[in-house]
Amino acid sequence: MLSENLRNESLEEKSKNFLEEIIEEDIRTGKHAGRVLTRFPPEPNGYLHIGHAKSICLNFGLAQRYGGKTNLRFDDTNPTKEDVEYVDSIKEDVHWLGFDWAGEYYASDYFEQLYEWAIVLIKKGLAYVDDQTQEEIRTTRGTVNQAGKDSPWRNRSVDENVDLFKRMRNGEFKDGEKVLRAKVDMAHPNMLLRDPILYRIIHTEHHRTGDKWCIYPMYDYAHGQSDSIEKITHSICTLEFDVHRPLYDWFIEKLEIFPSHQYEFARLNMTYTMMSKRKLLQLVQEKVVMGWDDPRMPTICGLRRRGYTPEAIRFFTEKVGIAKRDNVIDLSLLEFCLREDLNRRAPRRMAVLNPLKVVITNYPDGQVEQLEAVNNPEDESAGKRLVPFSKELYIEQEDFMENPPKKFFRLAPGQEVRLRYAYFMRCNEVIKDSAGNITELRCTIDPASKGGNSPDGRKVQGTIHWVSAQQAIKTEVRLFDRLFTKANPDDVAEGEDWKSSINPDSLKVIEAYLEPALAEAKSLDKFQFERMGYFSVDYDSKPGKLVFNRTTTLKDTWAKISGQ
RNA sequence: UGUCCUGUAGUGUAAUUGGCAACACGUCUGAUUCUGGAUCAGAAGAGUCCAGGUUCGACCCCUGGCAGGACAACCA
Repeated sequence: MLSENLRNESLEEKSKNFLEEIIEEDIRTGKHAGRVLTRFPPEPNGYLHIGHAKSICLNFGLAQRYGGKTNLRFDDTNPTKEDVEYVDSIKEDVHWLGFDWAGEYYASDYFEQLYEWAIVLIKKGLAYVDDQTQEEIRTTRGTVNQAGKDSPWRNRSVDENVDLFKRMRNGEFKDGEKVLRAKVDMAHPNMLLRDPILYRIIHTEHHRTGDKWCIYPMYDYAHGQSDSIEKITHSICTLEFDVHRPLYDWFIEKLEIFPSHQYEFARLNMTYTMMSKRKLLQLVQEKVVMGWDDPRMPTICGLRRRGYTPEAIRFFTEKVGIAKRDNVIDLSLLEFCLREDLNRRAPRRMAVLNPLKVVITNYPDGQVEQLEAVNNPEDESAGKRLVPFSKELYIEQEDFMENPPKKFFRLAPGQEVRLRYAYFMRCNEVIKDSAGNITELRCTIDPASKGGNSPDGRKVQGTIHWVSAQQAIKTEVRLFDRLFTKANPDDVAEGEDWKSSINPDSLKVIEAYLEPALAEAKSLDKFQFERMGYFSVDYDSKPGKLVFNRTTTLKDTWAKISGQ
């Protein structure tokens, strides 16, 4: 269940972003009869990441808010890069985020229509077959400050162009031998309008159309027309497509088809995070990470495995807002959103990550008590559980200091702390090995303080968590740190690769001791290990051999005070 | 030596369309607490990229600069 706070936040009367303003204006003026239809158009050539989540929540969210619908459309116009593996993962991730699409479409569904429209353009004298090589086309395009040159094939007759284009489709030419280009203006200040390529020849099997086609439309020629075919009212994309809009409009105008309109917003960037699909692919291929769903990856599946919830991610995309200026969001905002959600819903458990043995000298050998512990102080309905207590415990190494500084509220020689939900405990003796390392603590408890409160009303400064050594279950715990050492991973010294900012210590695997209630945890179950953070069960878990991922730590005021 | 987009606390996003800048994260206090968590109360922090102009009044409109970003794949 979504926590109250998150729910209120999303329903709260909030100021509108520029897209909401536009849509409300369109509805007000009766454009498209008030209809709102958006689309999320991924290319199935990689896994979705948190940046896509922003776009997904935007597109689906806008439609929901204004009584519209959203299509899922795969932009599958390049068979050399795309694969069904990716379409499956994309569908799974969009669903997991909590959205259902109205129609599931593929640009490849429209290949025949697109082809016919190309013929229309040719017949209007607005497209031609070019025999130049890739190299020639590139050099004659000019530069941003310099006009391009017309192709020698630019003025072929309509009949010749139609014939050649049909033969391109029929497979009479090799890859790269010919292309179909729009005839716009080789001197246009916008490079994209310098006779853009519409079709290229690729003799490669397509994951959906098989070997039916050997010519494939380019993005600019396919995308807007696909929007138009679906009668998309608001085609929302990221800023870098802004320069494409004149071309988007050009096709719609020349073809005289449904006038979809494109709007651009600024993509999401985050500190210590790499958002480039290409580079993420590299991390996977070079085995820097375990895969696309490595919990350190910013992919949706990575975040899911890490222990993030769809609610937290949606809340985050609300908080980052929508605008047109470049932005870099603090990773701390994502973590805030996560904690906000998990704090309300994650059951509490006790787990010791870094064990220090404690022997309670005034506790009977072999005795085991079951003590009652609250499952979630934020949610009474979560109930209570029993935790075993005995003579030998483990506590966190960091919770004991032989020579504590002034503000250290935890255990120290002669000091008393509360063992959460158990007893007040005093440390009497520190046992060390020959090298001087602390190996064991001898302590006594106050039997009258059972349950955690002393009848004489005396206070203790600190409460620490613990686990009974005998009943504890030993599990693997994976501690993650940010994947990159630099806030901007691309900001590296001259001649250095972005990979030089990869954090070599982003994964630390340890063995931890958990209270027995955790034995039944299942994949993706989420818990707060008291005072240590939020943890989620990894897919690698096997019966009797659990693996936990640390999703994130708790806010740690002590670390700040002590200067860690 | 081009075209387009964008400049508001450290980071994001607002400002009822011209009425002396708000919210969130972060930071810092204090209260409270059987999690140094959560919660509660409070504080510091920008005068809106710069310079002119219009106006009683400009973050908002105009002019000119400056800065950042995008565009020269048969990628999307």
